Parts: sequence; C-alpha cells; structure tokens
Amino acid sequence: MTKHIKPTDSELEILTVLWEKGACTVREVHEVLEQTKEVGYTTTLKLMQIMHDKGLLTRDASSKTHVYTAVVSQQKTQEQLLNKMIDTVFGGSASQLVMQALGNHSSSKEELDQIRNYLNNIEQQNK
Amino acid sequence: MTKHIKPTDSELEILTVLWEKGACTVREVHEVLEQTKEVGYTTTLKLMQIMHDKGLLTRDASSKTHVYTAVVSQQKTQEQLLNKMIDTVFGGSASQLVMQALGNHSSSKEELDQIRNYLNNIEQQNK
DNA sequence: ATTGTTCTACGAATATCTTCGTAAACAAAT
DNA sequence: ATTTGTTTACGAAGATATTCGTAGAACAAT
Repeated sequence: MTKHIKPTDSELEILTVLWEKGACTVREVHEVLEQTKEVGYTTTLKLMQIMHDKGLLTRDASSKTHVYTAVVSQQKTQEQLLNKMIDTVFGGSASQLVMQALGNHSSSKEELDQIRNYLNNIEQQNK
Repeated sequence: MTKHIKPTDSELEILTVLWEKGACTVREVHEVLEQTKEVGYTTTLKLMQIMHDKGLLTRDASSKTHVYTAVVSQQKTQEQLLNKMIDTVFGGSASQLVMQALGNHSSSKEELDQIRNYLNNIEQQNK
C-alpha cells in the first residue's frame, strides 16, 4: 500500500514554494503567495499549520518564528498525482497522456530531443 | 479566457462512464459505479443532478427516466486538467511531465514506438 | 515600563463536496 | 383499485477546505 498523498490546490501552492526555496517561515511563503493572489497572512499560517498536522510539513519551533519544511518530495508528489491522473483521466494509458501533453504544449526541439533520448534509454533497459 | 472545467473526483468517475457508454440513465451510470465502490443510488442521482446544474451534463427529460449526456468532451477535459497539472505541479515544463510519466508507468514497446512516431511527426511539422 | 510589531494559537464563519433518507410522481402488475 | 417497484425532487447531515478575526505570547525599541 503506497502512501496516499493528496494535497489540495492551496496546499500545492505552498508546497511549490517550499520545494523551490527550501525551508521557509510562514512570512516568506506568504510573501510569495501574495504576488499571485490576494490572501491574508493568517490564512497562510493556518494552512501551513494544518499541513503540519496532516504530516505534509515538519517545522522547527525552537525559535519563536517557526521554520517549515516539506516532508513529501516534489518528485514523489509528481509521481503520485501523475499516476492518479493517468488512471482516472486517461484510462490507465500513459502514452495517451504523453501524446496529449506533447500535442498541446508545443515543445521546443531541445525538449523533444530530450524526450527522445529518454525513450531510447528506457528501451535499452527493457532489452 | 478559457472556460474553466474543474470536475471533482466523483464527477470525473461519472463523466468517464458517460464518455465510455454515451448517453445514460442514472441507473446505468450507477450500475457501473457500483462495480467499483459502494454507493447509494440517490447519491449518484444527486451528483448527476448537480452536474446538470453546473452545466457539465445535459439531459433529456421527455420521458420519466431522464437520459444524461456529457457536455464537455473527454479530449477537452484531458487537455484542461493536464495543462493545469503541468503548470501547478511541473513548473510549466511539459517534457518534465512526459519523462516522469514514462519513467513510472513502465510502458510496453508498442506504446514507446507510438510515442516516438508522434515525436517525429511533431518535428516534421515544426520544420 | 510602555509601546508597537510580529508571531502563533484558537475558533468560527463560509463554502464546497459527499452522502443518503424521505416523499411524491409515475408506471406496471395483480 | 391496490400494491409494488422505479424514478425524481428536496432537504439535510457530515466531512473537508478556505478564509480570516481576535487574543495572547514574544520580542524590539524607546
């Protein structure tokens, strides 16, 4: 049984900041969020406290101003959410999702080459 | 401004049935859902009524037993949800998502070939 | 010491999602 | 006509998510 990560949209925004910047105070996270949307400081605080209760974040409370860190890695979270989307939205077909992603998001030649290399590697390993 | 589709998990289950089977009664949808999870009939009914209110479904109410149809296409919904995930979870990088998807979901050789062809097509067009 | 600032904790209001019980409408069977 | 079964409509309860006000603790500056 794999651990079941299911951050909400708001939680994901906070996690993204923490993945990007590493350990942060509520204030630091809040200032990043403020750039995107209008939100009160205590709202951010409350969310991060809840995420701490849920086990999504740890915190260092040794000083008055607590410092929060993401428990779940970006990698792991991407994996979870992606697999879930493949199952629920793309009927279990990863390639369907891949082609949809490539089709919409007109990627650069570099990106396409990168993916091709990746494909080759996978097929090498499968032999 | 693009239309903002955001079905919940339960709604997505229902949409999936309707995409698969086409127009359905509540009973028909419910019987499919029952195979997967335990849920009361009126729950499915209520959900589909709400989806109708939201504009996710249309219904033919000419006979007593209403017949529901998905308004949003599977294609469009996949596109929306995927783009959102690319933005929020993968920092806007589609190729990042693609490689993650290929890495986890160990795909068959056929799938990989299919993707490679798709890559080639895209690059042809870009020339 | 007093004042002002920053932080946490707490609680509560609001919104949304999910679930289902109950009642009424309708139809089919007896 | 009465019963039985299916369907819709309505409402309400419970769960979760989101928002923020207020109070008190901690700290810094005066």
